[in-house]
Amino acid sequence: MRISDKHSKITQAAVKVFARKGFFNARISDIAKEAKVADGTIYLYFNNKYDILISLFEDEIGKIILQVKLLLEEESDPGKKLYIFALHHLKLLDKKKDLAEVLQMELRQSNKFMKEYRNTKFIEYIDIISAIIHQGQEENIFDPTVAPGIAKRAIFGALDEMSRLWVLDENPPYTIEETAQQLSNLFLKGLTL
Amino acid sequence: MRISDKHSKITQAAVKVFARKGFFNARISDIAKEAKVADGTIYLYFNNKYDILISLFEDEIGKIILQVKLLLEEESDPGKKLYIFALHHLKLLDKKKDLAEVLQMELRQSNKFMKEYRNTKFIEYIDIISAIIHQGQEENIFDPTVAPGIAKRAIFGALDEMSRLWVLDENPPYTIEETAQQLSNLFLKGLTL
DNA sequence: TCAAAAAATGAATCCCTATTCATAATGATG
DNA sequence: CATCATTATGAATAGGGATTCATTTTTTGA
Repeated sequence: MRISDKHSKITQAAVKVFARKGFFNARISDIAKEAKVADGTIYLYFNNKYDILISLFEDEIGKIILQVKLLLEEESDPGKKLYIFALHHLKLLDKKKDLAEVLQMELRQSNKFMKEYRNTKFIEYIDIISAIIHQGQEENIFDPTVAPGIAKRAIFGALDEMSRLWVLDENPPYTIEETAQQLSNLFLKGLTL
Repeated sequence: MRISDKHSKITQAAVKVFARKGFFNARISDIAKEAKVADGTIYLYFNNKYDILISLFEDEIGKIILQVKLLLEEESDPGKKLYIFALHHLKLLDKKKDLAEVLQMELRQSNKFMKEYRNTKFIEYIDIISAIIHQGQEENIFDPTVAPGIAKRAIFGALDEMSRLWVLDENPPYTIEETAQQLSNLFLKGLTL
């Protein structure tokens, strides 16, 4: 087994366990068992428990960024880009519920922690939104008085809050498509000149 | 000292300690020291550590709900109500940074936990938003095709994400008023017919 | 003023688990 | 096949901290 295989085997196990029990209640031995390795083996690939969390966060967000940027390249209209972004975000986290739970946790887990560790991957992700807004403003489609730095957070916050529905509720009252449609309409009307 | 005084003394201490260290890293002895009581005393008022968290959450959200409902009574225009809600939310959490950190944490801390404990106070809070939207739709001011159940979460998510700025950043790039203005404009345009 | 009840104390208990490390297994090389 | 290097193992360590409870302090009311 290649080294990277074991690394990702542990990461995937950690996603499941963190989602099931939360970061603090997850035991290293739980992750080890889930990954079918010995407890000690984990420390050959990660420095400590926190390191697993950060590492998985960066890896997974990194993958998501690549995917969505690729998707957005196909489209030029900023309004449609916004819809694509929203739909992709919701779809992805619906498909990967475990990951969704962990990302939501990680983002808030400990603000102390977030302060120190400059979360560049996360910033890169939400900056995709502000780039779209900026583009729309350049092209005189979007209202130039809207602050992209506020709107990007508003949009991300809205998506994130909605995706909690799918994480927490067995039978969410809305479909993914309906939600993406509603949200992007709402923000599009809000952004348009 | 009346019983309720000691209860709230412990609650207030817990807010500070949870904000400083996070729930899991906070020790009961830290809270006891902050509240100037013995460790054991805490167990005369709360069943366990979790109970402190839930209890403080309900108490504080309860107070906020009362405040904001009172404020909203003065105003009849749903658009202005939305602005008042946003401004109040941001102002309050800016003034009480510790509380803001704890509420943000609590909301996500453990999704498992959130699933079991039906968080009625939180639901009551965001339902203030959907009531405003509903009113606007009844009065033919807001677009009837907007789903209040989605919009309420979008608006709350946006506010919550923005308030993280003040919690995490020493020098936030926007003022409270500017942010409330931008957010309510954004959503107002999105909601209006 | 003085029991009796209520409230508070904090040291001791008891459990939990992240991390380490001596040992074992596996793989590579000539 | 023999040797060295790499990788994996999991029992033992080591420390932390939530909760309990026997004891002390404070309050109540007769």
